[in-house]
Amino acid sequence: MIRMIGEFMPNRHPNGIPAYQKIQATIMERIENGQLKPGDAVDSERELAKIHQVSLMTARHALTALEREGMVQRRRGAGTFVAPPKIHFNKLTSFTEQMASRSLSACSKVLTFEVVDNEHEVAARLALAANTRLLKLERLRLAGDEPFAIETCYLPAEEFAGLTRSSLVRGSLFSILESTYGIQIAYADEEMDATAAAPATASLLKVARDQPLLRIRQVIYSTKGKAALYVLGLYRSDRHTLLVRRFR
Amino acid sequence: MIRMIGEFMPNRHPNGIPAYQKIQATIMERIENGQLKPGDAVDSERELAKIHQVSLMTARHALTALEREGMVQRRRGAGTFVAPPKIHFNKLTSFTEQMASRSLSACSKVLTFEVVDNEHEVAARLALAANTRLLKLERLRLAGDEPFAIETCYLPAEEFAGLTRSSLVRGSLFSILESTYGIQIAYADEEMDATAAAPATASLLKVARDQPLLRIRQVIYSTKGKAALYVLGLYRSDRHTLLVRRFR
DNA sequence: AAGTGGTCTAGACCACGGC
DNA sequence: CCGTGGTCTAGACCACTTC
Repeated sequence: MIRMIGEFMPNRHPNGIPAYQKIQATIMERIENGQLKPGDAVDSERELAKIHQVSLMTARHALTALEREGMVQRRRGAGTFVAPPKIHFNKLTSFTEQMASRSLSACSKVLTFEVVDNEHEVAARLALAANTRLLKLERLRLAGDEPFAIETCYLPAEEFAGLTRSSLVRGSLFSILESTYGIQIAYADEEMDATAAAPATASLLKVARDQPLLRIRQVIYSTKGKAALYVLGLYRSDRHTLLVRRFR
Repeated sequence: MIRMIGEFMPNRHPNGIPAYQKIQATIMERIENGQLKPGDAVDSERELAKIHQVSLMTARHALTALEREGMVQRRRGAGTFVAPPKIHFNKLTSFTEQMASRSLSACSKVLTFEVVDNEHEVAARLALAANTRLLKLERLRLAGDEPFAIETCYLPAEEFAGLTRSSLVRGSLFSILESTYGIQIAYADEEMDATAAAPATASLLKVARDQPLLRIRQVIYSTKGKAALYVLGLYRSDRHTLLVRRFR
């Protein structure tokens, strides 16, 4: 074929945003500002190709990528339609974020803030040497003055030197990790079961002794694939249910 | 362009398996039988195109699809490599399958097998009219003679007429749904919390009264997006923890 | 420099859905 | 029937990694 690129093609964007991403963006925008509602038909491949002056394959790429992201559904012979709003199942959110999404005021009381070196099991879960010094951070979580959960976090003490007790009362631990320490959280492996409230726990959570609590043990990983922290959570079962979607 | 298709192209398979899926299959095969191990390089796009006599875009389609399925990882400039074996987190498995994977003998005792029409909440969860007749199936789950869980399933009675009590003692409900009723299960939305064992429950599970149990309520959906059944499970917390991976 | 994946073209035919 | 998405071609250039 004759070389013809770069001489008169107005639609090339080397070093720029790929065309298919621009197309995605225009569709996303119309979904987000309400011009397109769930169930509405999106421009077809052929329409998009004409509008954006790209080939069919490029328009197609935009739509298949949007489908993979769950924004639209494609039906052969029918068209491409805006998908129902994503329910954020299996989304790892911090306590602060969860409360915010329910428009409740989140607040925390720091119960423990100390360095320990004898939590061998936790160290093992974080893939660290058994006697690694760990910052142990125990917090009572409150939603609108009502105790809700006790969360105990363990972080490698050395890595997070400079973390102060006071910064944790209001700020989300996740946001501190991300902003101050440049750690992007990727996912958490969690283990869930039920346990009875020990006397001290019961009193903090203001529930009866031996009341069933949801216990969640999390190993939280950074985007670099490194175990960043371990969290043991005890949740009042009358105030908290965990939603999960599992696939076959 | 001149019409040229169907006259001399040897590689067209109308009504057949698409070429990109055949390419996927050949790669999958080599991964599954051990010829390719995690980290090994897969044939490049250009190699695949030559080998299978397809265009680059088609070979590319095969690889991107495999990447989306998590079978391979692609690195620009470097190549395409076999991904580490998938850990099946968040996988919806039946009790029977779970036991098999731990090489324990699963067995069930049917406690209840009846049609009810006053479970309005359950009907609502299945998106059915409040007084829809539902088959209520309550089973004690045993792992090697040890009680493990109580699971109560609700299915639309009309749709599953012909389901017999005896077929459930050994057979997996999932496999019966898939083989006899042609229902492919897709995913389940689950709600988890902790609850105390009621006297009857405690006695069935052979635990102390008020012992904490993990309670899981599932709405299980078919591949057609229809709510197929509702399951209430009570699990002995000392014998069962649920593993979940959540993403940020 | 050679090879790889990422983007893109300007078309084609097929299978399916709804009118 | 017509429009839609699904598959596919035979190339192209770009950005990146590895040597």
